[in-house]
Order: sequence, then C-alpha cells, then structure tokens
Amino acid sequence: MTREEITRKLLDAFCQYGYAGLTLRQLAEACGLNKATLYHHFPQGKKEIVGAVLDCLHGNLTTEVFATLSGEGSPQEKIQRMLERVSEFYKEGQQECLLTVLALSGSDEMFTSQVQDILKHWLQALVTVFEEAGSSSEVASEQAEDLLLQIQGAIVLSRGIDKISLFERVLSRLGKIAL
Amino acid sequence: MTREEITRKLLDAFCQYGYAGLTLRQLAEACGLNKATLYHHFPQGKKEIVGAVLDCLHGNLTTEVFATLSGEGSPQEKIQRMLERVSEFYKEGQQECLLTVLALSGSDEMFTSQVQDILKHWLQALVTVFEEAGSSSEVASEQAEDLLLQIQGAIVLSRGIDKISLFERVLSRLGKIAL
DNA sequence: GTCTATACACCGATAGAC
DNA sequence: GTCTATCGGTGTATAGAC
Repeated sequence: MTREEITRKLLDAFCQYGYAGLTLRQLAEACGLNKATLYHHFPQGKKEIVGAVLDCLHGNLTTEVFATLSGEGSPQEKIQRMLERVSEFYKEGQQECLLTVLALSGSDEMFTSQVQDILKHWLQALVTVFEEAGSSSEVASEQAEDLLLQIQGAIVLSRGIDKISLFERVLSRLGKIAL
Repeated sequence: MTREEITRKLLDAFCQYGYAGLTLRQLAEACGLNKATLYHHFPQGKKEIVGAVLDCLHGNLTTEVFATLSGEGSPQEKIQRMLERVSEFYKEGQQECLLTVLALSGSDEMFTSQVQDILKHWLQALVTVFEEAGSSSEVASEQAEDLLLQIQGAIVLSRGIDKISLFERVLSRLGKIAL
C-alpha cells in the first residue's frame, strides 16, 4: 500500500473520529495496518501523520473546491459552483468539518500554520472573484471573509443543534447574494 | 473551597487549555488542588466535571448574554447590547470559544445534549427579539440562526487565521443589520 | 476535605523477527 | 513492508492516612 493511499484512508479516519479522539491505534485500524507499520510510512510519528493528512486535505480542497473559483463563468456562477462543491464535500466526508475543528483547536499544536495556509488560500481565491465582480481590494477582502465565516458558522451551528437542513439553507442563501 | 468556586476555576482552565488538552492533572493544578481532591468533589470523575463546567457556562451566558435580549429597549438596541457582551465574553475568557469547540466535537461524547440546550436557549432568546421586531415565527427563526452562526463563524475564522480584528469587524457589522 | 501512594490501562514510540 | 513484543510515560481512577 502506497503512502498516498494510506494518507487518504487516514483522512477519512480523522473525519470520522474527529481530531480529539485521535489515537495511533484507531488510525492504524482505520487503514487496516498495525501501529508499527504506520511508523514505517511515517517515521516521525503522529506529527508527520497529521501533516500528511492536512496536505491531503489541502490538495482535495484545492482541486475540488478552490478550483471552481478560477474557472470560467461569471463571479456569481463561480460562487454558486463553489457552494455546491462545499455541500458535497461536507456531506460525503465532512472534510470541511475537520478544517473547522482544526481552525479552533489551534494554540498548542504546530500544524496551526498549515490550517492557516488552507484558510488563507481559500480567502485569496474568493478575493479574486469579488475583485473580478468589481469590488475594491479592501471590500473584496471583507466579502471573502464574510462568506467563508458563514460557511464555517453554518457547520458549527448545524452540527451543534443537529440540524443539517440549516447548513443547506445557509449555503442556498449565500448563493443568492448579489455581487 | 466550595464546589461552585472550584467549578468556576475549572471553567477558566477549560478556556485556557482548550478542550483537547484536557487532563485531570492540569485541571487540578488550575484550581490549586490535588487530583484526588477533585474526585472528592466530583465522584463521577471527568464526565461529572465536564457536566458541571457546562452548567456553569450555561449560567454565565444566561445572566451575562441572553439576559440582554429580554431587558428593555428596542429590538435593535437589544441585539447591539448582546453583541457587546459577546465581545467582552470572548475577549476575557473565550468562553464563547469553548461552546464553539464543544458544538463541533459532538458525536462520541454525552454532553452533546448540554451543548444543544445552550445553543437552543440562545436561539430562542433571539427568536423572541426578532418576533418583537415584527418577523413571523419562521422568519425570526432563520434570522436567529443566521445571526448566531455568523458569531460562531467569526470565532472560527478569526482564530483560524489569527486575526482578532475580523471578529470585532463582524460583530460591529451584525449590530448594524436592519430589523 | 486534602493529601500521598498506587493500580491499571493505554498512549506514542522503538526493536527486531519474518 | 508488515508484524509481535515491549519500553517508558502518562492518563483516569481509587485506597487509605491525616
């Protein structure tokens, strides 16, 4: 089994167990391997595993979500396509949710910068679209932040009160915002 | 030392260390007690501690945040007062943030219902205000959700990209929304 | 009530057989 | 590459002295 395949399975496991209940035993079981075998693929242990999983997540988001923002079509269409992808992303593997969790856990860990990179990458892609729609640099920056924070907030609240229809409603509303 | 005093110190510790890095040793040190002494006050151990801390958090939010929504003044003024309290709450002890973290961690733990109660309590207080401002029951419900999720999202994103000015900007914007 | 001492399980990590 | 076996450390939880 290649390191990339393992990493993908690890990402699934992260999304399933959440970050809090993360143990090497569970991660190993999740990809059908032994703990020691994980160390063969990731000699630096847990830190390296988390790093690889975050790289994988960043890659997935880049190709499946951010990419929709630099394709063809009007700014409005791009935003709507992105929101559709976000919806799929969240429903299928809740990889969105992992990003949200890690954005909050911050502080003591060292992967904070990786999470920051992902969020800033996302923001930058959004800023480009809003500027394309005619916003000044500063306004576009705030629009990007406001859009992304509503996605993140919808994840938090819809999970917090266990009401996924809220998530869908908010994404739908965000797609209708006038540019 | 009374159980209530201990619980308050424990809440501070939760907010300081975050939920992930929660160990009985740290919690005990945080309130100047021994691990074993904590078990004297909370015989059921960690579960009971988390429960008590959440009760304490709920109480604090009720008296310091939700209360602003049932006082005097116009709906607009109430919302603005609430947002000011949220801002203080977040800056001082980041108790807001603890709620956000717990809303996400969900699933495997049993205190999920306690977190749900807090969020629903908050939503209900907001619904009342929006109805008072003339919204129908359904619209008020969505307005309440949208407001709360933007607060939660602002917490996530401002922490995620380490930009607290974003949090203040969003709270300020939310206070200006027309009712 | 608060402490010291300790039991037991599991964690992350390593060594070494195959 | 994958496994079994094991290390030291730490986690939660308990027993019992004071």
